[in-house]
Amino acid sequence: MSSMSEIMEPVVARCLKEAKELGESACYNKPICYFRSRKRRPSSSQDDCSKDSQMDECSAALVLMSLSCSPHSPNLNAFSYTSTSPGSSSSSASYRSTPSPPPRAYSPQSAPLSSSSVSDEGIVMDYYPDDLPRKKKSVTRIVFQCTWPSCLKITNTCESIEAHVRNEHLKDQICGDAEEEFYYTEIELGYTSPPPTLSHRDMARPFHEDPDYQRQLVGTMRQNLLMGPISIPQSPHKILKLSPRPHSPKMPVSPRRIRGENKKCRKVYGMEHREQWCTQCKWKKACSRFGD
DNA sequence: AATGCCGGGCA
DNA sequence: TGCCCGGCATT
Ligand SMILES: [Zn+2]
Repeated sequence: MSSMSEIMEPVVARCLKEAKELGESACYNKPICYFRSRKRRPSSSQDDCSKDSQMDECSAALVLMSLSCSPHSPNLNAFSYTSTSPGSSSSSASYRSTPSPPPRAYSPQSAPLSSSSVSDEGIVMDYYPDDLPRKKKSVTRIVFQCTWPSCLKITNTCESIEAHVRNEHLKDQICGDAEEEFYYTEIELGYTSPPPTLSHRDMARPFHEDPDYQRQLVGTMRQNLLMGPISIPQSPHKILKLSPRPHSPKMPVSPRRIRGENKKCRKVYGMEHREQWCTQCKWKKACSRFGD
């Protein structure tokens, strides 16, 4: 009987801690009791998605416009505007006056619509009121594609693509400015789930194999199921990124691991479902489940 | 403010 | 070795 308290104590302690971290007093017993989620879970996976698609609408409109103008434009990614970070960090934007010109990928002419006119704090352009919160049948899916010369990476969230650009391309670049925004572009697919037609260039990847796609799936699943062993519909082989690793043999000692480009357990499952985190995450170590 | 995780402590 | 957390870097 006394052992009981011994067991409970740490649990309670953790709950209190969690409550602190959560900034509110939820979960006062075991984490599993989780009906009071109510307003928790502000953002994750699906939310991200909606968030993204929210600010995508303007760009989507642009894409549509440009598309309708030239019915047979091979590459949709003719523009790339800078989207401020989603959510609240509004004023930040302060994008550097002149980002070092994109790695001469595409001709600077077809490049972004002169940033001077719009982008600034722009993005305030009104879009067509055609997708009112009522019918979501033709929900256009937006993906983010890397515009680095020979990289065709596509992800579902802008955070992902930014991380990708940052880690893969801007890795050993001196500029500490957040220029990731200039190396990717949003493209809009006209369908809901399957990745329909893009010129095959764009579809360099089966999409289902896109780690981010999967990740999103996982996130969504947990949102829906909210429980159970997440069975990731993973493709047979693991997706390794064989990076050329143009790094001279000079790794100091602990460059503090570049932030992976995907959400880890904590964010995916949320504080409320800590039990589902991988052990490493529970221990505040490097995630082993969504490792990069 | 939230996340991710290293370094270090404790049993 | 498993577990936990302070604190810092990064987002
Ligand atoms: Zn993890």
